[in-house]
Amino acid sequence: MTEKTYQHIKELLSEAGLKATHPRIAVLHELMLSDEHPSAEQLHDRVSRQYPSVSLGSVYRVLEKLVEADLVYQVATRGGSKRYDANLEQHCHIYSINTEEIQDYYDPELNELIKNYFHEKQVSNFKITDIKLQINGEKRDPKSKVTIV
Amino acid sequence: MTEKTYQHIKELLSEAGLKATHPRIAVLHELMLSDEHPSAEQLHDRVSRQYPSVSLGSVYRVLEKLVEADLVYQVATRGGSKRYDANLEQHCHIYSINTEEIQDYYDPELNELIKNYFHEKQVSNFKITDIKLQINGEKRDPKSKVTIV
DNA sequence: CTCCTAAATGAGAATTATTCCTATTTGGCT
DNA sequence: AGCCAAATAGGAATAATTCTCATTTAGGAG
Repeated sequence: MTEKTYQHIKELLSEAGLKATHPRIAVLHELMLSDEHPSAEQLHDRVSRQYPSVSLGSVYRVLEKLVEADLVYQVATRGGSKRYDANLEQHCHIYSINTEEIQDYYDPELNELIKNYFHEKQVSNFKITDIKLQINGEKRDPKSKVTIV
Repeated sequence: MTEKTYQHIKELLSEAGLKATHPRIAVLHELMLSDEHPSAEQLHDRVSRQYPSVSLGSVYRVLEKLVEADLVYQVATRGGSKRYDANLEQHCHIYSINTEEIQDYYDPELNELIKNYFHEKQVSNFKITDIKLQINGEKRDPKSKVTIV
């Protein structure tokens, strides 16, 4: 991790009122590097390479805090383990049931469409944090990416 | 359960190529009665009242089979336990993070909008089974329903 | 209607995912 | 440099789900 990245992550944590500890910096960094929405265990594996002393329990606790602080998004899945996403831009998920992969799908036009649609709506007794479109299905060739054009 | 309902559920199972066993009939029936997207354990509690011999393990197995046969939908959640839905009509979910409640939201206009949008799109290497919009947030008064108009 | 067999079940052990506990350590402030 | 509330490591405990295997059952064949 470059000095610049390191400082940036420290700032993100401080701004959120969280102590910039090694486990937190390392977990957030790994999550920012990844686009595959890893689980706590996967993150622990990766973090352990650089910081072998970080425990799995801490990774769980760190993730909980990061989600609470809105620095990290917790992805909705159909079971298995919890999955996380450090990309907070509005985007969709392509959820491949057979491979458990969750691929991002960016579509500004679609975002606009949904945003406008709900702009007209009155939602009572509920504070919307986000609206997420999930495209569910099965990946045909597990080795290749899914593309939408 | 009326005789008619019973026969109907038996037919659904047969048509899907599944033996119409008591655990299966009971679980599917309970799920059809419910609109709160229960977990396996909740379903087991309910089924147990009528059929005390049905084991929790069987409820898990039955649900797996029903999902496989597309008689039941498995809802995406942010952890906790797996949740199920016997309503296969296209609809959205309002997911209340604080109460773990998942409320249905029917909106034919929105369904059309999304359907049309993706009709134009080319999706490669993927077989879409469904596209689900999830409205995430926090319920203000946990005792009342959320409404969207 | 009874028999047969593959499939499904019940009961409980085993596994996986996550949270909790407590003594120790550490980041951020003075 | 020293303090202290907050965070951590390590491991125990709990929750959710799957697995194992002996027994039962649904539904087709005779």
